[in-house]
Amino acid sequence: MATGSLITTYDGDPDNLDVPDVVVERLPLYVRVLTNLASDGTDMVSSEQLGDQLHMTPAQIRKDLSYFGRFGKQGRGYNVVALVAQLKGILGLDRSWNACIVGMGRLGRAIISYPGFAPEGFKIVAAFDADDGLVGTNVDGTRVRSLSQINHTVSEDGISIGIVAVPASAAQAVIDALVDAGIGAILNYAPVTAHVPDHVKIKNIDPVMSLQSMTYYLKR
Amino acid sequence: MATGSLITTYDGDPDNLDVPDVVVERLPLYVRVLTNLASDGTDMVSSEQLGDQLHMTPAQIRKDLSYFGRFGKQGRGYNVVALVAQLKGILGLDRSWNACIVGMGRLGRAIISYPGFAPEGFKIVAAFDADDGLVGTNVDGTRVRSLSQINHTVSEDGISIGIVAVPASAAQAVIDALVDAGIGAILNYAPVTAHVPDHVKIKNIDPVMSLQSMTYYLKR
DNA sequence: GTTTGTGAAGGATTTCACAGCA
DNA sequence: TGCTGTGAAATCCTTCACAAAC
Repeated sequence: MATGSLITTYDGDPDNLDVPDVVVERLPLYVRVLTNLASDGTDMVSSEQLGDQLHMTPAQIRKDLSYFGRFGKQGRGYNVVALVAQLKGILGLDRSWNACIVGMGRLGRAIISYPGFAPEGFKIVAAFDADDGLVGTNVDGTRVRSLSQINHTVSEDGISIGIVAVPASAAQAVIDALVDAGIGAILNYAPVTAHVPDHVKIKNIDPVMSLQSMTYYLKR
Repeated sequence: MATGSLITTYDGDPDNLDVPDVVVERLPLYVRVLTNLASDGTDMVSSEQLGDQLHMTPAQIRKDLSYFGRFGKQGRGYNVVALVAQLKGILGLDRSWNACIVGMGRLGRAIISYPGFAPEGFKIVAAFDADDGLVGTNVDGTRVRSLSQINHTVSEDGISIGIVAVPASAAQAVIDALVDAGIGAILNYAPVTAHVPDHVKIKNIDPVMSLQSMTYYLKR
């Protein structure tokens, strides 16, 4: 925790540590299962028990956690409540994040109405669309703004995450606008491989591609 | 192609080949970009051009393709139309697939109404919900059935893919029912790590987890 | 000249296996 | 005894580099 100490626990700055991306991507999984265990009243958990639930080897779980500190007790395992708090801190989930969404078509409306983001600390505080007929209308309590307002709104409202739900043909331009506005992370629902600078994180959600790789194994 | 020949091209049976999963997961990406190139009228493409568009090294693309055959011509690259046809065949995308969806809440309705599946050959031919108030109603032209009908409907309608859009608490039971019914692939939108037998493929879509790993890099 | 296909090298990730501690 | 944390080993994946083909 304390900056300047010998490295034993994580100091909060990703740049100081070189943690593989694959490890970071598994942390939310640990947060989820630990949160469930905590609400069940489970006090301590071993890496083996976690592995059973997550279909992972205990060794991988221990190794992953060891990138950030020593959270367990030999012979006993991990304290569920303490570990979930640590992991949330590491991931930056001990605060809330403002997001905006671009594209208020069918998909965008479904996303903005999805009740699963807010309880996890992600607030969609602004919505944009290119269609002047939509601008000014309200969707689920959020006023739809013109794309030209992205720059102003992102800095004004402290928005660090952009959600892209526009057609493929518009996606790169929208993503460029979000990057220009200073966004740091993008959740992209458009079926494109977008170009972003190194300092911007992007994740793609494409159910069609997920299905398309599973059919490989379905064939007979 | 021809069974019994020396191995030069892919014979259609995944079991005969040991292709890393990561490679299979990239094939739909190639299909997508090649399809775009084809509709632009592009005739030939090199691994370097593909790499530029996909942010991958040309070597990785060539290596990936080499698991399945020799599709390129030295000095010229790949024929766009021919390669996309080959890859679609390998992935089983040269036919259409029947899917069902379980859970007709907000999310399930959005998914069943999503117009992106059908053009890619995925037809949602049945919908299920546990709520008796919903059973018998129509959602986007599909009649909602009771969960007890899963077994019968899956075999009757030749359904090989199940889409799960139920609350976390119901997900494992629904997935068990789909597996029992003989489904081979599951697209799971519920925030759980589900247990499935080895012969069933499952992919999870969880936008919250995607956001939760990106915040790691956002902090300052 | 250009670009593929591919063994070999290099790098990244996972698993092993055990010392050390409760 | 039970379980963590971690170097070392093993495995998996990517990149290199070049002969062969056009």
